[in-house]
Amino acid sequence: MADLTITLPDGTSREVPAGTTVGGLAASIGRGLAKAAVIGDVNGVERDLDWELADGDTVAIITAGSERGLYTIRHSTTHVMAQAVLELFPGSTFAIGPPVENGFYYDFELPPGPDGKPATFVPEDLERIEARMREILAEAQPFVRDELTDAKAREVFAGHRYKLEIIDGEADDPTSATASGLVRTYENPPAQPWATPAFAGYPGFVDLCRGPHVPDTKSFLGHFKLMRVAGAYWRGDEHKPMLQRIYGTAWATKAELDEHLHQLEEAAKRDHRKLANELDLLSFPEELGGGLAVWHPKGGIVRKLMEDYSRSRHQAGGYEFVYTPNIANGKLFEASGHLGFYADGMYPPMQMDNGEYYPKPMNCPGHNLIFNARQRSYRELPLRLFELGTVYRYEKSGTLHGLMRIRGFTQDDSHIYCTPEQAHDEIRSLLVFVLSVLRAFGFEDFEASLSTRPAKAETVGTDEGWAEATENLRGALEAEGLAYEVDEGGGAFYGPKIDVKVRDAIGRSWQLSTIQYDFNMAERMGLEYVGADVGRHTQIMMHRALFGSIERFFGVLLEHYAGAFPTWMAPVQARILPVRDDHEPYAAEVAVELAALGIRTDVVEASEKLGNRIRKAKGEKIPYVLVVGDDDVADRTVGVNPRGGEVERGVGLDEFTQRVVDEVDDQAHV
RNA sequence: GCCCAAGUAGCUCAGUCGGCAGAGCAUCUCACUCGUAAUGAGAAGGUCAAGGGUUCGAUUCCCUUCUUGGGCUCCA
Repeated sequence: MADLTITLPDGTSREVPAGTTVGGLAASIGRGLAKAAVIGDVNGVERDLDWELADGDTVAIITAGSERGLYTIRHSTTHVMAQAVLELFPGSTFAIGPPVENGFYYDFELPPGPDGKPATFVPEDLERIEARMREILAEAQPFVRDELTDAKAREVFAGHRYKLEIIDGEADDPTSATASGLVRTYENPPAQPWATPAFAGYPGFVDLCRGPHVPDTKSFLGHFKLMRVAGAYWRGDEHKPMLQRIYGTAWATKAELDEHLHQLEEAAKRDHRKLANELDLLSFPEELGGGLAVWHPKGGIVRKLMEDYSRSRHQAGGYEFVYTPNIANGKLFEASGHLGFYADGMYPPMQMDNGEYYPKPMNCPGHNLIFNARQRSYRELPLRLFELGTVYRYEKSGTLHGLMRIRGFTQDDSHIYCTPEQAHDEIRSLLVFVLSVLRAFGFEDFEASLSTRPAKAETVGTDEGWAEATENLRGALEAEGLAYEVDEGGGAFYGPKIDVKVRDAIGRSWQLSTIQYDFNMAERMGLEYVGADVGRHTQIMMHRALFGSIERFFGVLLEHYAGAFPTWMAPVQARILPVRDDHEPYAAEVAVELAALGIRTDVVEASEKLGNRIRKAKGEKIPYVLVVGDDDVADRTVGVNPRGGEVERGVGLDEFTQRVVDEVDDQAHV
């Protein structure tokens, strides 16, 4: 038989005998590669290792260590999970089960329980399922690929309504193939036929699936853990049935699995809700109602510092400070359009003499009233109105999440009104401003998204307006050299936008700042200015928030710093500990001196052992612990125990205060 | 809003197969006066989330509500 000529990723060719598979090719290249090979990329399509190559194919071997290899491992693991569930829960069925970041899931529907509704998993079921999965792995069941006609597939999956929908092409499953009258399946033949067969003509598990998969359940699988059970709507549609989703995590090696589980623990340790409680920053009292927080003194001082910094930057940046009330007549929100679009997300109205009053869900209508308070001239533009504006939104109860999703919050909100000619420069300087402020809070790693026009019929504004706005936003991103992705059609109906995301200390990404065009509001609320030509013109209006919400930004900072705020933001910057109680007068003197320089200080008297007082101060993540004893009283010094540093004895008091003052100046004015 | 789970002292958590509620830390008092990550003793602290039901008796079992957590949907 003629040899095949195969092209490898490095451009070289290789001659292999006819009938060579992807796996065989890997073996011919090297034993190490053969061992690590999970699947192959053949002419741009992922294939199983037993896929037979054809002359002229271009082939890349995909190994367990690669992203695509890992996704294959996760994808195969979720098949094993589905097999375990369908076997352990006779009468259950399943929907889709793709690999996802860090793992996989599969959606199931269990047979009806006593109440006639589909039963649900209990957490203990996960242990049973996982145990059965390990047995399946030990059986080394092959993944057997097959192509069935639609008609045959309908017979096999007759008892599985969601699979039938997929066969009918009514649903899109990225992991299923429904091309041209044939569907691909993968079977895992079990060691023992199932007591209750779930698929006509099969002793065990088979699934609709495009593949590819690992060769068998013993290869590459095993470094997984089932994480949780959750509800999820079929096809993500809240009007469709709710299925039971099981999430798992899976990795190529045990070390990677352990590392992932360790990272989850680390993230849990810096959970802002936990830290806010431990550090006495704020709380969510039940009496207050869901999604509402009260700020304690220590959280309050941090928030005030954030606000002060924001205000000073905005003042320097040419913003004008305005204030608008927290409730407004519903007519205003009818004019702005919010009642029409977002009434469900607004708190219900209060009946008053002359109408219904709503807590404001947005600051823009109020700012527009200020713009409209008198006739505006082009000479006033750009006009930048800024407010730390508290808004109330009736978030659905299930969506509340600490400070990250809350019902009452304060936006660092600004609305910028400018002429079309000014927009280009305005956006560029705005983006520079945004990044500069975020850097001051310790973020270095940014990425952005540019959201463009949704389906035209659903939007307002002109083609030219959208095109020019989008180009202005894109130009600013490129001028700043900021990495961005384009979210095609992801804009709001009223305009395109830039969102800025930051990466935190443990690599998580948070969407914070936003810059949005608004083609809607100017028209709805009749905003216009008088130009140099004495004509009336519609100006560009932009919304922009930097922190987004102060509450959420605070939560992100808290997790970013794991509660150890930099010195300039720390609620207590220096704690003074007298060694004995006869050192307390000197400790008080030091405290007065520090306070005079604006250093936030407290003293803990010597009623406990020094070691314990230090331990507590460290637990509170205070930047500087100052110990003062006999030597210090005599020499007017302090013993400095800095957070994360070495203890220094006999530091001159003036030297220490200067150090802290300099540090704060540096950090707060990046 | 939907699915699942949870709610016991200020915090972290035991516990009661239905019979007077427990620890550690924190708080307060007393003693100790101590140089860099836990000194000792004592006291006080609870409508066991709230309401209803079953029961001789409910923190425990059942129902409803509230709050929280994990997801789904949503996020101007």
